[in-house]
Formats: sequence, structure tokens, C-alpha cells
Amino acid sequence: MNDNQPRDFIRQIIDEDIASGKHGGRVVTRFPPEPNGYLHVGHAKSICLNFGVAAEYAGRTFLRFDDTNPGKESEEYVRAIKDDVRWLGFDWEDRLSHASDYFDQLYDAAETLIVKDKAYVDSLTAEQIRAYRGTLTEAGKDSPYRNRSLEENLDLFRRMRAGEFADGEHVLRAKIDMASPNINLRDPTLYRIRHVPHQHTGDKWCIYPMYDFAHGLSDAFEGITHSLCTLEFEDHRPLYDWFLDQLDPPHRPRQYEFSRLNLAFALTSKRKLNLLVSEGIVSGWDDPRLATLAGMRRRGYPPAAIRDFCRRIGVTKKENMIEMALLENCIRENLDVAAERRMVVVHPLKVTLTNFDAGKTEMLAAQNHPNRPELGSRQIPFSREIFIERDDFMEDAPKKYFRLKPGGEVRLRFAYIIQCKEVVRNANGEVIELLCTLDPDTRSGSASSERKVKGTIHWVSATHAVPAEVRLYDRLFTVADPGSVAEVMPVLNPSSLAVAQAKLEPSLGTVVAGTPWQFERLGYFCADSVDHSGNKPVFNRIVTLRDGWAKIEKQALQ
RNA sequence: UGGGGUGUAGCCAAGUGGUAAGGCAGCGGGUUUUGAUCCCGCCAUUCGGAGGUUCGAAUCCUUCCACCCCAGCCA
Repeated sequence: MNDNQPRDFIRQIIDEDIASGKHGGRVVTRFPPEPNGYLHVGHAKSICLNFGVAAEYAGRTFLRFDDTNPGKESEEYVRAIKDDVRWLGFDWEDRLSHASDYFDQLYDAAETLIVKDKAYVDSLTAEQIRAYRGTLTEAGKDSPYRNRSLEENLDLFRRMRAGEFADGEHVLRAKIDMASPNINLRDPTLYRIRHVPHQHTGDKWCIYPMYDFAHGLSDAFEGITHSLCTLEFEDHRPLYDWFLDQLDPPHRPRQYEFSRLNLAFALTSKRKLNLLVSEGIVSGWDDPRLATLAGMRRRGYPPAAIRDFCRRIGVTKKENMIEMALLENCIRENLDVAAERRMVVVHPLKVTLTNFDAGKTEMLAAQNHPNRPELGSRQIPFSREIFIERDDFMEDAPKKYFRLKPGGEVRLRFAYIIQCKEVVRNANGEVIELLCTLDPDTRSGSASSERKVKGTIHWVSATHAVPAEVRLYDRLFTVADPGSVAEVMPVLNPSSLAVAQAKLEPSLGTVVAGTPWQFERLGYFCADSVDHSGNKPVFNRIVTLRDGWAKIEKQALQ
């Protein structure tokens, strides 16, 4: 058992079950996605919980596709979900299953219910069934078909399966209690007719079981001990238990509910996600601005950081809204250790060093990681013309501004201290170049480099720089809870993506997609897995560095 | 107005009758050739409110309040 893992209420229940010998001390869980969309950060919480809990107790976890509604499901989603779970770092080994694997057993169970007078074929229309169901405060009333004979029910149900009826003509319903205060118990539908092929079973079936009927029984068939789901299924639990009571399978699973993850400024509604994808608002399910696992992977979020995040948010039954700052902290914490440092200028401003020989190239040593000397160093070319970040020069600088200003000095990281002598402008008066001198006694690492200046900035040699596209991402929405607004289009952040033409230090010219780098003083970046190539480098900003200067500026404004 | 849940700091979250852990954020300071990292310190006399039980209550009881979920032939 992992001591770093908080003892949330689920783990406490499991501890008690093991202590009391329930389930023979076994722990078996399942992650049951419906293959009708891509997985998102909310699913990550469930995956980490289900796989994590099983691993801690030497148990097992099934990856089970809850594929009972073929009209909405597809092979593409099945494939993507498997990729995402694997990427997040979990292995279902030989325990890949589908609710549809149990369609034969489920069908038999349905006939058993009919024989026990616990299910009947209803021939009301969908609208009529809704009307008969009553309301939250008024009891429903029995369907006129509720008391069909066993023989008639069996005959009708078999003919439903045989394809003798059109979609919607009949359904199979449980016979429970139309007056129950719990609406889920007012004779819920068990089977409906759908003449559509299924991504896993092909055209074998034209009737498909509903979630409530299929899920608990699938749990029982697989020997699931702890069936973990989200809060909205809490009042389905009496129904979950009812099926087990009626059919009395050899194994009895228990359902426990926890609250789903809500991440501020992230969308976890499959319907709305689907809309953004189909309308082309984003580049696909893997758009780096989305909180889908595919998007976060492409963005460059390390899976270990997401797992750490899921561990830190905890598991409770309370509605929550997690701040993006926590996720970003997990990402930075991981990447600070993992990522080698490089120098990249994202918004270039040319600087000419007037006392440095034209045509001369000097090679300077740069540490790959300030806190991990074992990662060694690299050589960076230095020359008369360099690029610095536009933000690192200011004409009318406030007193606390430590970077370059007219007449001011700054250190070029791993190189020399320079002084700004002249500002060059174009016809519009815009600053297009700086003329500076360098102090040859201040070369990094040299015996006489002790002189201190307040600021250090990054740079790239203009003659050696590799041009690259850099994509700077910001939150996709302007509101913290895009899932709760009626229309997502009006709350899209128009500047969620900014594309910059950047200058890379030469060592980044031959880099593999996905590897994270820290661009010094800017943030963490990785080459894009889709659009990056050797000829046309494309980098994604994973996350910015914490920015103390931004804080100072903000305070100055107040 | 029925049923099911949940209320501990700005955001999460421990706590299970013995005197409010921890993380994120924030604030203050130190180190620093990344305004990063790192380090140190501060940050709930009070647990949704009001009563009650008890030597002692976030934990037990009563009552009130707020918020979330449920009326798919979706999951």
C-alpha cells in the first residue's frame, strides 16, 4: 500500500472490507468508458482511482467499454480511449472487455426476469411512457401493458430480438413500482429496439440493453468488488441492487459514488467538446487547448504530472472546482526536474554588438540544467548580431526593471555584460534595433567575470538562429465553468492561441516531438507531434514559468 | 411540493468525542548569471446557522439554511 496516497473514503471502505473478509479480501475494479468521445481530465481522475486503488491492494482492473448504445459509438473512440489509458500509464493486461461481450448473458437475464414476473414488454410510445412516469412530486401510473401474461411477454421479447418490430415499437421494462419516490424505480426500460450495427458485435443484435441493466450485471460477471462511479448515479444504486437481488449472481459487487472533477476554465462535457471539434473551433480532439487526454498529451503535459494532480485533488463526495493553478503547479514541478534548458527568443529584437568583430563566432558553454550537473553542458555560438526578447528592452523603464534600457547594462546569459548605447528606429518610430557594446572582461566562467549586474536575459545568435513557429496557448474560455453556460461560442477566448515566429538556438534544430524543454525565462515547450518537422519546426508552449515580474507589474498598477 | 446527496480558509482536503494535518494560491524574507528553481516564515480562537447533550463537540442530538443531482427507448 502506498503511504503517499491519501486515505480517502473509498480506500477506507476497502480497508474495512479487507479487514472483515468481504470479497475474500480481493479488490477488482473497472474503468467503464462509453466509446462515444475522447477521454478528458475528468476521466483521468476515474482512471487513476480505479487502477490506482486496485494496484495498491494487489487487485485487478478491467478496461470495459460500456457499449450499449451503438448509434453513438465507434471504433475510432475505442482506439483513442485505449491509447489514452496506456499513455496515462495504466495497463489492463488481459482484462479488456465490453458490455457487449455479455449480451447473451444479459439477454438470458432479461428472460429470467420475465419468467419471474419482474419484467414485461411495453408497447406504449416513448411519449406515452414519459407521461405515465409521473413527475418528481406525483406518482406515475401503470402501463396498460403491465399485466401481459408470461407467455405473451416471452413471445414478444423473442420477436423483438428476432427483428420482427421496428425501432420504438416495444421496449422491455422492469416491473418494480410506478409510485416509487425514486424515479429510477418506476419500471425502468431494460431493452430497446435499435436496428443499427454495433461497432463490436456487428449485426448480431437489434435490441440493446440499457445502462442500468447492463452495468451492474457486467460488474457481477467480471467479479468487480468495488464499482466506482460518479455522484449522479447515486440514486441509481437502489436499481443496481434490485437487479442483483432479483438475479442473484454468484458474485455481488457494490457501487460507490464520488464527485466528478471540475477543472476551472476546462470543458469536460462530451457534447460541447464534440461541438467544438465538429465546428472546427479547435483543430481536433487533440487540440492542445483542450483538457482531453489527447490534447494534454499533444500539449506536452507529462502523464506523471496528471497522475500527481489526480492524487492531490483527492476523492470525496463534495462538488468541487479545482483551480488551474494546481494542475500547472504539478506540471511545472515535474518539468523543472525533467526538462533540459535551452535559449529561444520568441519575439525577437535585433541587437548589434558594435565592438565585437563581424564574422567572428565564439562558442560558449551553457549548462543544460542548473540543478542537475550530470546533464552536462552544450556549446552555443555567439556573434556580433544577436536577438533578444522585445520584452527585455524598455525605453522608459520603471526603477525596478532590471533588464535592458538606454544606457543600461544587462548580462547575456552564459555570455557577456552588454550596455545599450543607441536605439534604432524605423520610419514609424518603432524600435527595430539596439546598438550595444560588450565588456570583454565579463565573459561567463572567466576569472574576471565577477562583476554583477541586476539582470540576466536570454539571447540567440542571429547568424546561427533556427527559425521556428511557436504556439503560445492560453485558456480556451473566458469563464471558469464553460460546462454550465448554454452556449460555449460566446465564451471562447479569442486569444487562446498566439502564433509567434521565434529564433531557436541551433541545438534545437534537430529535436524529437514530445520531449519537453525549458526555454529559459519563458516556459516549458515541446515540438508538436502533428505539425513539427525538421524543415519547419513547430513548438507548443506547455506552460509558462512562474512570473515574479508579472506580479510586480500588477502591484504597480494598483 | 417527492427522492437522493453535500456543506472545514480564496481553491482542494485531513479530521471518525480530547482541544483544526497537508497541498495549491496569497503575503513577507533569503540564495540565485532564468524576476525560474530552492530555502525560511506568515496565513481558520473556528468547522453553513441556531439551540442542546458532555468535564470536553468539526465530530453526538434537534432544528433551520444553502447548494448539487433525478421525470432518456443516454451513459
